[in-house]
Amino acid sequence: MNIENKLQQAIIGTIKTLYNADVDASQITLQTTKKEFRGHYTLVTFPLLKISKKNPEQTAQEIGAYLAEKSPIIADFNVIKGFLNLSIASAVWVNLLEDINAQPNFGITPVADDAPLFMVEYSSPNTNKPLHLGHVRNNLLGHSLCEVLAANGKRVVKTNIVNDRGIHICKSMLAWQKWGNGETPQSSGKKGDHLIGEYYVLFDKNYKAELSVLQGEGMTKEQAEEKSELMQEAREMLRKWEAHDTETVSLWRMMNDWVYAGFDETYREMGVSFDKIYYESDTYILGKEVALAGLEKGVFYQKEDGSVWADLMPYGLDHKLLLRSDGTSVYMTQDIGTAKIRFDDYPIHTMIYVVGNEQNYHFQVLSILLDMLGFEFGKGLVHFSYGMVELPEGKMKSREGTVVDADDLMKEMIETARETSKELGKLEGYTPGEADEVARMIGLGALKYFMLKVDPKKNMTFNPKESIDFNGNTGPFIQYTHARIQSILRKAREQGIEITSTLDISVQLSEKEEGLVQMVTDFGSVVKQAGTEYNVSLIGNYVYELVKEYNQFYHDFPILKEENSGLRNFRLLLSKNVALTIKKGMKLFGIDVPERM
RNA sequence: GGUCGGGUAGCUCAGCUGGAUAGAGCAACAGCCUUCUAAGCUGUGGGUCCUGGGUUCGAAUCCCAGCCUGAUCACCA
Repeated sequence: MNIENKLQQAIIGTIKTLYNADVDASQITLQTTKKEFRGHYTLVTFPLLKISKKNPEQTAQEIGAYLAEKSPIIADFNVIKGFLNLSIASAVWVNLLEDINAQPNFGITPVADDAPLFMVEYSSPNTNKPLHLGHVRNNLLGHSLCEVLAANGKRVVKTNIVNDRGIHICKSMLAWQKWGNGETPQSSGKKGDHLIGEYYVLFDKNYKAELSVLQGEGMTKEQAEEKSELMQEAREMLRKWEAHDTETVSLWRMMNDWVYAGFDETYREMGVSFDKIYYESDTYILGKEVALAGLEKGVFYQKEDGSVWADLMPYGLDHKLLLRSDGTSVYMTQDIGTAKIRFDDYPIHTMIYVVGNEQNYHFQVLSILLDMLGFEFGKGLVHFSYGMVELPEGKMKSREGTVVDADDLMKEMIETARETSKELGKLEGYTPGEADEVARMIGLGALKYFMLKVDPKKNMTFNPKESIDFNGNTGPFIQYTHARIQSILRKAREQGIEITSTLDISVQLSEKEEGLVQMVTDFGSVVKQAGTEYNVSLIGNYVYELVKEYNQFYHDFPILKEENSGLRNFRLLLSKNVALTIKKGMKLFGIDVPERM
């Protein structure tokens, strides 16, 4: 049982004794004590006045006095207005720490073989252009989510569905065929995904030119789009691809391989990975069967032209097309098919889609349709929806060339980190290889923290000119603090100070930070050695920042909430973070921490 | 128009399962490098928590109405 629960129980017992009334935990309003007051937890007495039939101060005074005398948990108390501030006895912290310390992984739930399996889909790029800023947010959120789930004892399958077919890739293929002169990543030295992206843009450019010529001849925009030879050729190519035309398929395969090689590089640099990759070229046909089965069962209906629809009016939504009049499937149908395949492939407990909020409606509908079709997992789908990344001047527009490329961005971040580090003289004594590594950790750490610290559901603004700060509430600040703690440890070792895992509570600490610092078991002796307020505030700040992040992450996602009702226990959380950070180098959020910087 | 988000300091954002004087960072200003790393620390100034009602002992937080803003509502993916 965590400290907060114990405290709640103690308070419930106290109320029973003092006022002979039964209350349940939900009536006990406990919060962590604000930093300007003394104490660890604060009981708000206002809700209890009806029971005590006394004024707030008296009630607080009575409960506090009783607890301090009778409960071994409480060392001290003070009352300010209706707020009862309680100080937890040091022995309680120590016990907690010893429990945690006794566990090999510091309280991170180990993943059991039969733990619930969560499949998380994220990234999901198109193969006609390189990854951009929006993907960066997606990848970092998706990857962090997986790490958080794993740290909470869930089995996780990270998955990625690659949108590798359709008219968009045909456009790139066609442009390459027409104007590429056989250019390859090898021949040009370009990254495969960037190369393909260039041809996609080239197609668009020529297509636009063609349209304006046609419109100049008096056609309307729609007529021109219909008449466009380029577009017709692209459509023809798609038809050939769907008919398994050998030449088209092999061209498609070759160009997609270039793209995948490029993506792999980007993913590696970003530090994200996948356990299972699905390709739309394999799955795009799957949903059709399921849709037809639904039609047969009478769940869906067919219009005269042969198209198949779902009536979602009973759910307060509209009618949704599932099969076109020519019998081909649409995006929604494909997603139904993909969902089915995944549940056939894995014993999935919860399926999570990390997809932007522009698809909120899509996933709402998907969930309902699956449910209508009788798949019990339909209702349990989670759309981990996140907001767009905007630039100071508004949305990214490929037409205006304002799209921020993921590779360029990471490169710039690392460069900036290197320059800043150099200016500050941080890179002295490093080999060039080590300096590269540190610059990489800091640059990417800044980027990752910047992306992750914003509430996922909100749109966020990214200012590429100002780039990302290295000061203040940033990744580098945490990395820097970590590096300094490592430095203390290093120096302690050099001086032959034994760092034991036993706790020493005689360390002189400020009231507020007592609980915090005691968590850092490994530092016990070292902190004592240094013994200054400065030191304490250093570590306190460090862990505090981490806790804020951790808390925030848990906040908005119901799947996590349910699993972590005890997460409001500030100190327990803290131990997890410290353990993760110190022992595992902050893998939780994918931010690497250098030993020195 | 329907549905779903968002609106908190000059800027970027926390806080929202109701609690104490609404917090950080950036920017501005004033201090602090012979002890452990100044990518830091300390302090000052800066608020109509979009507006108006309501519930409550208590509302940035919950409810209602309105305003602003974004997304979405395709035989696109």
